[in-house]
Amino acid sequence: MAEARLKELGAIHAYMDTDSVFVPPDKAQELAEFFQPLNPYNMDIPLLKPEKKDLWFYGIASKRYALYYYENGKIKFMEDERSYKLHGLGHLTNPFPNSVEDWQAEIWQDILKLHYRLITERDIEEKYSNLYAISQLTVSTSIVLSRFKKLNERKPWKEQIKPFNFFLVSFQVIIEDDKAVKPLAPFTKDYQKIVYEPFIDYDSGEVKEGSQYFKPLSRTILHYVEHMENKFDGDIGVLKRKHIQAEGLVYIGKEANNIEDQPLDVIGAQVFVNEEEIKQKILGLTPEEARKLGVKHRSTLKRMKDRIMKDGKISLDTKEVKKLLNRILT
DNA sequence: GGGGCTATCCCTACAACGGG
DNA sequence: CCCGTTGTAGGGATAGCCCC
Repeated sequence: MAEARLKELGAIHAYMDTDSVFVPPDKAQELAEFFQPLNPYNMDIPLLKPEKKDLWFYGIASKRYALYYYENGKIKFMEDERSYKLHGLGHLTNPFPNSVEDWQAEIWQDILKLHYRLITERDIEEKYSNLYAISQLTVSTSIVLSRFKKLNERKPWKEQIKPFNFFLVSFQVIIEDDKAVKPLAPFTKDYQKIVYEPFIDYDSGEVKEGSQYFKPLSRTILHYVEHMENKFDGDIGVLKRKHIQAEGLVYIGKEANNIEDQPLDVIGAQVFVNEEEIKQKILGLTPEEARKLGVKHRSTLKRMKDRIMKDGKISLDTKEVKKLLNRILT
């Protein structure tokens, strides 16, 4: 609504969140008034109110932006509130231990300096190439724990990596034997130190060593700056909304698949299937209906029903059951 | 620890039969 | 004729075992 209203007023917004929108200062009051009739209280409490003033906005992509002051070639951030987001880099550990307190501000400073050509990509290279992108994770599942089997071997219990311990990972840069080498290391407060010590390869479990296996922070930062927005069309300037065309439906119920693996495996879209409802639907099918859905033989349906009745479970992985799944639920 | 073999289980296809 | 039931055969997946 705010977006549409701004359009009517002949303006555009820079970005928005669930409860805020960044608009040209001279349109702020007018927009706030537009929403005021929606006030549910019996007192006149403003729903929206102008907050930050006369700031610059620099946006790379969704959730990657900074609000800042720019005066006389100097970049400054607000003092009381953090107005920059390192979304997508927030998982990184502080690359400057004991020296730079607010390292995220430091990186944003450099990103903006690069924009104003106060520094060059080469300067970024120099400043960050001997620092590495390192994340801190937790041994949250048995699968993660098993990665450390080799490292734990023959070590006293005290020195082993145990469930719910932290550990450190870097990002793959080198491919060996068709597999990307992903360094894993035990936790230490001096994060950058792991670069110069032996580590375990995430996939092979082999112990390796060498800084060439670690992703330099300079690369991460330059890559970060070039990250394209993918929810909007366009490259630079005011981007256009994309249109969505639904090509299909996926049934979402209340029961999740592979709950135990989810902390590790959240790359694909998560599909939830309500097993109980599927069972009920299959039990309610007549052979005639099942045949239309692709199950040729009555006996096949009968067997499915028998298994549901007898064992109370159903295997969602079989060919015939899948046929039914695809069609019953959409 | 990996590869190959085998027993076993699960699933589906097909046939036959009986009841409504 | 439709539907449910039962028996049999065979394919595919998997676990367990052996060997190297």
